[in-house]
Amino acid sequence: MRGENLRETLMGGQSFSWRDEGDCFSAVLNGKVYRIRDIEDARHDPFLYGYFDLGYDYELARQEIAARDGILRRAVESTGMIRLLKQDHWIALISFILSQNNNIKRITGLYSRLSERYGHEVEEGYWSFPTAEELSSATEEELRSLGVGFRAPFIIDAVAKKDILGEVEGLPFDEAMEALQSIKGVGPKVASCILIFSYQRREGFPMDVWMKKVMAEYYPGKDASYFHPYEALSQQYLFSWIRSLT
DNA sequence: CACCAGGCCGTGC
DNA sequence: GCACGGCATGGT
Repeated sequence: MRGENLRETLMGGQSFSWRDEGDCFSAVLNGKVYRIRDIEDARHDPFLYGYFDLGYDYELARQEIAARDGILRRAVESTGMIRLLKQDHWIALISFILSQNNNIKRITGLYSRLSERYGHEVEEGYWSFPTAEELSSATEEELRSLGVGFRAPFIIDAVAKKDILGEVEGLPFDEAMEALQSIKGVGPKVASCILIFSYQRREGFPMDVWMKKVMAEYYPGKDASYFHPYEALSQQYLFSWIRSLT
């Protein structure tokens, strides 16, 4: 079994906030720049402790997922230990709106451009992601000029409906999914990513183009409930694994 | 030139 | 309810 895979957790499609600096990963979060080389760097910082969900036993979850079947065992052993991040709701909402019909590299680029255009510089060369208030000054034309394309009106609608994010907190999973999907550009896949990667709803099971291939080939006739109670984490391992094959 | 990327919307049936 | 085309952009 391989150990902690910080790269996969930070750069594998959960978050688009992190940069690979070579000797560390960096991100502007919580109004400041964080730089970490190792998961142990996060353990003594209260914000990062929550962000990396360090109170949850990911090693146990990993072992139980691996024990479910041979495919999951292969997936788990191929990628090392992955965590589910607890990100800011607003950042997750816009990030996964940007993600639709897009690839991770380009999503990261759009995230950076939005930050430089509408966020603020907290350290030379490091911009915060814009708040809903900061993004409210954006026009559809401006957003398109940054390259977001057809997602521009979705971002505008998200700004207008940002209060939904607070209401989602107390809702059961299905109702939370529905509430999020009342925002334009948010469908089942985007909504489940937001719930997993910022609300710690581990029953989410995002079905993107990669996971549809995995399910059709290795789990025909099955659905998310097969992976209970590790739907989200199993999905993350399978997603990482299938992408690493091609 | 085609086809794809952590999909969703609008339309038609 | 489900199937299908369209959609901005950049990479292969």
